[in-house]
Amino acid sequence: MLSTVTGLHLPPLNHNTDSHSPQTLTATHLLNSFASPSELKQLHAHLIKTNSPLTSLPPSRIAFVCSLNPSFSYARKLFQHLETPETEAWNSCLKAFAEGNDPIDAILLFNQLQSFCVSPDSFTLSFVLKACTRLLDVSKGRGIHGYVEKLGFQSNLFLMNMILNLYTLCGGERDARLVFDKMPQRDVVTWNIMITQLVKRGEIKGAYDLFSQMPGRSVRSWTLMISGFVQCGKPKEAIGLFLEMEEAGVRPNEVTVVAGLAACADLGDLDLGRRIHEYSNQSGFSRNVRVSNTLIEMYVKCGCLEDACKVFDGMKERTVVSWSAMIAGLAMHGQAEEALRLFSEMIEKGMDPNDVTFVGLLHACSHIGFVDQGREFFTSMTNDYGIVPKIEHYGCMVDLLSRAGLLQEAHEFIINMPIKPNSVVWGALLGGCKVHKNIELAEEATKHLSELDPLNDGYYVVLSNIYAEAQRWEDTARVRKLMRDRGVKKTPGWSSITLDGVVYEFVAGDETHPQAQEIVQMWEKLVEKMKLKGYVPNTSVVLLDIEEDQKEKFLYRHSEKLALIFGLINTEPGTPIRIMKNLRVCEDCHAAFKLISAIVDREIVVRDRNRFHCFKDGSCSCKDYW
DNA sequence: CACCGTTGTC
Repeated sequence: MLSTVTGLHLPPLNHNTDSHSPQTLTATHLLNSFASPSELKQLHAHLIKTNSPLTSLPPSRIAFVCSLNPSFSYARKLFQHLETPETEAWNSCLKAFAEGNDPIDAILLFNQLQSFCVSPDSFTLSFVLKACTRLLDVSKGRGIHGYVEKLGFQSNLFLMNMILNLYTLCGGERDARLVFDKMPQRDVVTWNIMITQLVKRGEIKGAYDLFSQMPGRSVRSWTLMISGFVQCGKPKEAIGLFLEMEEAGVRPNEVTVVAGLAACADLGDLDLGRRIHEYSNQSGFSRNVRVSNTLIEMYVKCGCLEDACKVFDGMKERTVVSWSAMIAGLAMHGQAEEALRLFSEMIEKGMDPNDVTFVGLLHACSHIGFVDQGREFFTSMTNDYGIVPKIEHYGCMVDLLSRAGLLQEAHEFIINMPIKPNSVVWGALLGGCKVHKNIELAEEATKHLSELDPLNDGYYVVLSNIYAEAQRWEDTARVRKLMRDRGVKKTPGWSSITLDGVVYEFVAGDETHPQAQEIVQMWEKLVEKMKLKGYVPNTSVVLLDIEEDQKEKFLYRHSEKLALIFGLINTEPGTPIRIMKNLRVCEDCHAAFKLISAIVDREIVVRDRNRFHCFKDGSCSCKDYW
């Protein structure tokens, strides 16, 4: 191939040859084939004779042919016949290369220009810098940087911003800082580049400091900061900023909307999510695939599976992300069959699944106990789709096996993993040990967890609860002491419910609430009816070594129960209730909610830290497998 | 003729 000789690759020719005059056709044919020096001479003559049809040809094509010619100066002669100045003609070639599939060509062409003393202007340099950035070639970039300064362009904001951006992407932090500090002027783009860098490094505080002190903010600045907060797990701050941006009269664009919706999804803020949806419809953003994908995610995580389906069904164009999001959403809501059906439909439509699609599918299987089906997906994903399982897939498999009670198999699966198991993997085994009461394997899992994730309180809590359930109080105490010694604190459980846009949070045993009295009275009335329907308080979940009647009192003050009763008191009969909990829902509350849903004839949707439980007519969407 | 921002899992 020619390209191997010259290092230049042929960019696609977007020219409709059919619609051209015979003369131009000749030229195009010539350009399409290998052009020897003599052919180029013919072309040259042709161009002169017909008076510049060259302008109608893509300059990158010309540059390509010219670069094949050992006498490069010939290209210059060609360009001298164009009406546009020579540098400008080269710039359009460089631009085409820099934005094409092989940005390296822009650099190679630029090198040739230099040796032939074609004088570069600021645009020339911008295209070369663009190529360096796309190639992440910081050493070439440094050379261009020097050149930019030599030519006296150091106060050209476009160029300096591009150099700064290149350094933030692949240079040292120091290089970027040096350029930033030395810049004679800065504009909003300069600041945005610096903020982007800090966000990527996870230095959200530093990013926000810059955001606060920058002179003028564009929509992009706001968007950057909002998505920065989302990325580092601070959806409250993201939403706060989103509202502040609206106050400031800045109109969100598609990207802002995506970031805002992601925050709503994480926080379960359905009200704002719906408002952003409405705004997206009005602004025509809903046609954007990414916006729709994030809308699906938002509705799924806010417990509105039907709304998510509506968005999905209404999409004109879907990507693998759309399908994966919907499959994962169905999985999260315990609709495994529907998730598998959607997968088949996806395959029928010729859409290729990716690794994330399979995480969703395995998730669906583990949440309903489709062990064999899950195993099949796990092998099929590699055999049929060539996807190498990642740690997430192993995590799902261990979860699938452990939940189903196949603890030995799960353990062997971990031991035989080709990659190092992480804390999620061992944590899944530990979770299964809790459900199926296997102390020995729980201890084995804990051994690994205290090395892999020693500061995560969840694992200590599960182990100590396993001991407590087995009445091994000394071991329980030992684990609690270990936690104290290591300075690990148990995350307090809370549940929240949103009414008229106000979030009400409850913690277990909360009696300071203004409606505490009413809540207790309502609960007592309910519990009587529940007991008639066979409710027996499951005091075994109260893992304290105390008297039975005391245990009942603790049980009745669980945060999710308080939130539910508060919701029942303060909403119209028949309206669905949505509750969020930061930890997993407790077993007794689960049993209670099923009965309550029938007694008060309400749909109760609970978002747990893992999944959704939708209680209706006395049963739960999880079919009690969780 | 140019620079900066976005989605899906555990």
